[in-house]
Amino acid sequence: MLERIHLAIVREVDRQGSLTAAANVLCLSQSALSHTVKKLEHQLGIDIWLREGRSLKLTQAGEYLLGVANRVLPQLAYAEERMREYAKGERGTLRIGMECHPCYQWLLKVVSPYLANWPDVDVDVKQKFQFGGIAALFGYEIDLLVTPDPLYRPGLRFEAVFDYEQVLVVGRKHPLAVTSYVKPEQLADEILIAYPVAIDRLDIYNQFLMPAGIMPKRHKVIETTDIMLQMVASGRGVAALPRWLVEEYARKVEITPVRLGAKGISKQIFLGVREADLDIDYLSAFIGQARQPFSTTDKDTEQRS
Amino acid sequence: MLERIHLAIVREVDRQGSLTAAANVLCLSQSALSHTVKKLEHQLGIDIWLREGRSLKLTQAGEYLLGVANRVLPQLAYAEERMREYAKGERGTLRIGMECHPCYQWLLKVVSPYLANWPDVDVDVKQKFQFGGIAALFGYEIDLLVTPDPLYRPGLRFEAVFDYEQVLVVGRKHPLAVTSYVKPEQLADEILIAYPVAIDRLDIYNQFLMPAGIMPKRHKVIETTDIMLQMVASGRGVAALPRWLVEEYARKVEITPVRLGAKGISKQIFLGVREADLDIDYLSAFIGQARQPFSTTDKDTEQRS
DNA sequence: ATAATTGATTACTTTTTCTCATGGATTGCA
DNA sequence: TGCAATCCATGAGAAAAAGTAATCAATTAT
Repeated sequence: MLERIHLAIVREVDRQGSLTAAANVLCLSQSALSHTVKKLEHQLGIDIWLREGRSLKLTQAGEYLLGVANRVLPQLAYAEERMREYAKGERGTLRIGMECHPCYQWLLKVVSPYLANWPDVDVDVKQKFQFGGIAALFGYEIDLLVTPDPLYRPGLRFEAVFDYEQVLVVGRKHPLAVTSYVKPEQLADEILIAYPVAIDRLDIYNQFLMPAGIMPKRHKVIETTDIMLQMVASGRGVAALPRWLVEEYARKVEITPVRLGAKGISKQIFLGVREADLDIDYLSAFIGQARQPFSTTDKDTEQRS
Repeated sequence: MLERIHLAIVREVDRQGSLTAAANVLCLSQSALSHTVKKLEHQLGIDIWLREGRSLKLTQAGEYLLGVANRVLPQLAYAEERMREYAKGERGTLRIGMECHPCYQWLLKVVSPYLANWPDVDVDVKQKFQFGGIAALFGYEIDLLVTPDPLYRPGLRFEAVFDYEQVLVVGRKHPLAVTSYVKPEQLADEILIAYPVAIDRLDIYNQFLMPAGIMPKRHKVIETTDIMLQMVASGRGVAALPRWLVEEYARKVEITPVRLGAKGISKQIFLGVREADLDIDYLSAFIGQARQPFSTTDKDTEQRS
């Protein structure tokens, strides 16, 4: 039988590079590991490592086991963590995953009052998912998914918690800054600055430019909002961001929001959770808190649509 | 520590409804389960079941553990299944290394029927090796080497799987197109197009031009076969390729093969494997499949020598 | 009532796991 | 090149863990 210790050994030998070093980390003798490994290989009927000289190298089967270890061991570790919390009557860790950049800005505003109300709850924010946020939610990598794209699946529950308008940001001296709204054609000669994500996931493309068959003169990728907006302010290009975010930055940077199309692009942020988790009080409390327009000390922010 | 058996117990007690019944399914005595459960609850510091009369009811922590069990146990079971497949040689990744361009063309023909026969085997093709293909084979970077240059070493086994003739390719209107074979001197005024590899590894040089002390007017390097042959077709140069490959392309492109020298240059493709791997059946199956002239839907291809 | 079933407990046995000591092999360094 | 250090494998025995049998007390079904 494949036991936890076997996975731990595979992972640790890989991390440490040798059986001896792994043994120390695992608080076992080198001999114990050697015996255990031998026995496991015998039971499975296949080698996990190739013995090359005095070092070990994973076989294909070993590589696979390493993958299993890296997936399963964290689940067990988290389960134990959770059990400890149950035992102490404590609250747990709320692991929040995010799939969009504006989500992050929004989250920052929701998290701080939440942390004040739930001092015993830790919040972890993750942003990278190998197989997407939904998979991470199903795989118990995260407990809460913040996303603009809800995907209704059995076992999951999504709820819209925030409406906002996606607008074009231009420098204050930009010709478009004075127009009441912008048409797709008007972007044909612009440099469009965006976050590094697939183009078909950017609203300004799939809801605005693409339907009109227009492409900007150039597409430029920038990681951070601050730099992005400084580029916009200096007239190096335009970008698309949530209106509330733009208005907040507009105090510090020379930028102006402009509506995208006559009707504007309206967006929502959704929270996704596993149905089974809905009775975890600190989790449902987060959703409840997120549902209300966030209380803020920023007057500007209240102008959002 | 939370072990596999603990999760199995939680799941089985839930399924069977009682400790005693679960014990039977798990091939353990009721006493053993009772002990194990007691110990686990003590270690975790929290009850997993509420004892109500003579029956058990999951606590909140227990419910959570049950969820973990239902998620994690199947992963382990699947991993074991996979390991069994690895052990039986039914599954694996066949990492194929290649050292020549014609090898690649040939490989394409062998791989597709193989993949159909071995749906659980992945094929990886690598073409760059820091210390050469043989070293990659020894170093377990690859499992199979496709090469025109066998190198017999202890621990390795090479086998010729394919004979072909290396010919000159010229455009159909080229003066040489009508000759029955070409002499080295006749290439002295030609532009010779070749893949980007060291000149001394090109057969047309080391078996044909160099022995005669002749060099072409110019040596031109091109990456891809398609472009290379279009250049040849348009009269911009000549190239050296396997006859079967030329004949296949001759349907689409205006090119003709011409024998190199009166006797022609005959070549072989070899497969190299580690002797220790010969009993891996999906690997030996590949060699077996490669050994036979590839079955093809291309009639042209059967004309190869 | 009473017979049957369930989980808990104790004492004991068996199995598994771990360590120690040691050896052979490889590698790095003087 | 030769020596020291390091690595993994192995056998024997100690320590720990997990298992069983027998029995008890409590609950449930008839």
